[in-house]
Amino acid sequence: MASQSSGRRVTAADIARSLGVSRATVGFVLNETPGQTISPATTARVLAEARRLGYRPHIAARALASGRSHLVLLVLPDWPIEHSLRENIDEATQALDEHGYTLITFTPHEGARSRPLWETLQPDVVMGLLRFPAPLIRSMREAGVERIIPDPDEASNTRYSEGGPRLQVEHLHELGHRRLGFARPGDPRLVELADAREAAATAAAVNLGLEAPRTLEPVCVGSELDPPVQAWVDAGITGVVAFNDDVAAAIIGAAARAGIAVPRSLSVVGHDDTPTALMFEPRISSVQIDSTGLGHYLAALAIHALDGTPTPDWEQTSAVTLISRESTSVSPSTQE
Amino acid sequence: MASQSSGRRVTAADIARSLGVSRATVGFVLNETPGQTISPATTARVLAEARRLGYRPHIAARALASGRSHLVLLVLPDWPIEHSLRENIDEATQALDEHGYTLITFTPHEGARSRPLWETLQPDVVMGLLRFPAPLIRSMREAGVERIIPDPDEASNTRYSEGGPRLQVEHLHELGHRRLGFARPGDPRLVELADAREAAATAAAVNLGLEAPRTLEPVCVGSELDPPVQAWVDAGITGVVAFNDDVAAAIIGAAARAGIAVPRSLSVVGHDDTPTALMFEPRISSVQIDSTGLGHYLAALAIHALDGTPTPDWEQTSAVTLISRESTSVSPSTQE
DNA sequence: AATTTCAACTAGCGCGAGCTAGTTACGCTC
DNA sequence: GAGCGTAACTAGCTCGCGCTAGTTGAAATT
Repeated sequence: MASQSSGRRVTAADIARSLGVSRATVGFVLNETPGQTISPATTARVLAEARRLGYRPHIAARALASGRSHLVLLVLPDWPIEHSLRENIDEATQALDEHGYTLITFTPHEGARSRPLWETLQPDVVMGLLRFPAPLIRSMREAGVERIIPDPDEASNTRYSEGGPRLQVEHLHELGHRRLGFARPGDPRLVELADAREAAATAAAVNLGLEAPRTLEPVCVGSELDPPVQAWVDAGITGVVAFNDDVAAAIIGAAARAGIAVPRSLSVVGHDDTPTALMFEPRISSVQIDSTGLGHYLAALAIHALDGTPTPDWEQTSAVTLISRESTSVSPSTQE
Repeated sequence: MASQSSGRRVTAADIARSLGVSRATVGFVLNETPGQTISPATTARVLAEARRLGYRPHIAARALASGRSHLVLLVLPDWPIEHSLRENIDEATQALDEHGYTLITFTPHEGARSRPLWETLQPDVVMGLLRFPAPLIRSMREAGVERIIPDPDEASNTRYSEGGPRLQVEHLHELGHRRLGFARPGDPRLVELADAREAAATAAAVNLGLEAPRTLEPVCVGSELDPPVQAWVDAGITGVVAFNDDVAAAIIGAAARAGIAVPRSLSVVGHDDTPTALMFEPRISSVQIDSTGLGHYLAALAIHALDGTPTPDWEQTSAVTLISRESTSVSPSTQE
């Protein structure tokens, strides 16, 4: 337990010296190196001495010698998913920690001119939630990153964004809504994800025999989107699939100003189940993502890439749920 | 530009060999080692060859040789400040990058049982926004972290949380409000920060000759806080200093349900100027934090600790601003 | 001309851990 | 009691880089 408060750091050599054994022996014990037979007695002595001296392996030295940094870099898009994402990053962190890897998150912002973290950190794996654009992949490869998830050379299997929109559409459909709108966020950073979600929503609608949802031009938070919402209602749209809870809130606000009652005249479903959804008047129906599952899935993906463990299946490990609140109700046309 | 796509990595020795100079020379050029005189011609050749071969220094080796990891670990509390914080982390990241350091953020969650990142990462500095509790400091020290910010051995100078609440109180005071309430968040993770903000608000109120704001018992998002708000109004409170925009939104929602007009009968000021503030009906007056300034401040603190540069002054480098919107207006008592 | 100075380089150690290629010494067989 | 196998260990190289302690040769000084 004790550790020299201000002296040099304790190395494996210190343990060896203090015990009168060789450095190699210490290394074998501490790493449980396979193929090496160390007597239980020696093993115990080494471990005890390591603890006594407060030994901590020097990660830089380990990385240099072993050639692996034991770092996993999770590249986060700057989505405001925050709330659910945070939790599953935790899960993933822990799962990876148990395998001796450290998960570090990183959000490459457009504005920032600093070097991407994979260049400085030289992680063993770089993971992302969506496929990486080609220039980024090139940058990673040049920086010596050999494992990239999702694998740029394989057909995409990232379907994180499909389940939610489908649930949103199905929810509105069950309530009798037949003409839907899709409300996009104004934030340019979200374009990619919005595209994915809109495509999923459209697919789900068409699948149910509905016409494809009309798209509301990007919503600028705080801007005047009252007229467009009015136009939607005039066009017979009764249900709105919102990109996320914030967009849903914006639509509801606009509706309120335009004198459109929510949910009586217009139902709105959010996505991500953020705290906003609960705090709004009316409370927003939303899609909750199983963060724990996603976290484990992420970790499993990384470990797979590192150890060759079989790739886990996303559908099995995670799920999305629709939480019905007061912002959605039976379609007015059904009410007659 | 070219880099061997699958071979071994390019080392400084490769450059030296390819150029017929010594490894030391290459090192001196690449590090611009002070006290070494390398001819411009050689310097140029080395740099050109480094670029041509696609040389990237091996950070683990560098860390091992130099004894410094060149990592700065920013420990984030799990506040939902997100919005403003994210931006200034960016600023800090960049500022540190320019000094050759990499900023990594980390949120030690209560539930997570994985090792704290300073043990695995062995950063040169660990920074936090508030003072660290003693056990954490011990853990850092044991892990070999020598620089901790804020310095545990010095009197606290972390006043990140003072300016905002003061502005909130002053704003309400200027509008004629004389009896204020302070609305706290329900989230237990925020207790510490809420304490700090409430203390600052109280101090500001007393300083203006007001009585100390009454505290609203922790607000559970989505819970029924209508009665307490009603009680406040009955007690003559006309202005509410909310811990943050979310709490402000909750208060406004409760007021709406209780039939209390905002801002006519009750003014509410938020904090942090999150997107929520803009999206709410009415739009919430809030305190905006100069994130760029805070970011630079954080970076400056770290660089100070590393290089001995003079400690920057927080007041000078950053600022808070009150943004007045529709959730606050002149006190009803003044209107008579 | 002898000495000093200094720009411009180089040889090579050390950082701490991983790990290969040994070296003992002991037990067991024939 | 020689031969063999193997448990239990060790010497020492390696990883890539930082950097000290030189070496060299030419210009400047006395």
